[in-house]
Amino acid sequence: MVVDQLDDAEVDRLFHALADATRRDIVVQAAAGNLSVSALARRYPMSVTAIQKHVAVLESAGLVRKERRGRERIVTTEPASLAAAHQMLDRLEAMWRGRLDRFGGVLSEIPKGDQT
Amino acid sequence: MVVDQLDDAEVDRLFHALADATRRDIVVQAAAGNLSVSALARRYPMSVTAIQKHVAVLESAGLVRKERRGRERIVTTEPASLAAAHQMLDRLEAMWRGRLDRFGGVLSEIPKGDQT
DNA sequence: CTATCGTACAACCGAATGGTTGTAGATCAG
DNA sequence: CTGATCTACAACCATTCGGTTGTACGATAG
Repeated sequence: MVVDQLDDAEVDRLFHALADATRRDIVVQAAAGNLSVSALARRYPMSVTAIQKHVAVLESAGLVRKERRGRERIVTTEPASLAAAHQMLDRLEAMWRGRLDRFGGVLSEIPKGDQT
Repeated sequence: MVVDQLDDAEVDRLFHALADATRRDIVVQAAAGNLSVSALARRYPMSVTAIQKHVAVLESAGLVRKERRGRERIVTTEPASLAAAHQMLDRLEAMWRGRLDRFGGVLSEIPKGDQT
């Protein structure tokens, strides 16, 4: 596993980047990787600069990649990054599950398909 | 599935809550559900009030539950909430994967175990 | 009853967020 | 060359964040 040693700051950036509806949507829109920054901007009710900033946040979180094509910058979603997010959740889950195990007893409360 | 219709604001709150190392740690510490707010606060280099606020954020994201026990408030991690986070990531992933499908061609770039 | 502990809440503060406008440099079209 | 387009970046602004201190109140201990 290459994506393994995620430090706190990295995880912070990752979840922070995902904590915004516009950014989550950009991740989806940029999946096919053929949209420029301004092309993206046209899809949202805000300025190009605002989108530039969102893309920058996504980029520094590793969720997206920007490559130049002529005068435009094509934004492409980074496939591995969502996997990394999953991995983080798994890790979190494993940790509190470990806590539970060590304390025992309360295990009956997480029948694996629980809901509230 | 009970946890299904997560609206944007809810997802925002969820990921935002997870985008802080202290809060993520609280989620783990509170797994066994026998720690009060002040007991939690003793584990971090910050004031009780700061922890209260973190717990409030986690609570409004549904990641944690607070129940009164005498004069203390016991903080307990909500098992279903992490599952909800997973579900959100799955949904995101499904969406951009759908985009890819519709565009076709680039599929070879995500061999399912990819890493930058 | 009194003192202490755990919590709640308001007020404040500096830093970061999420948006804007304005300016300027590259690249492309005619 | 000229003009339009795309991007970058600085500056600004209001709001939110993450922390603090201070005050108040209910619950517990002596």
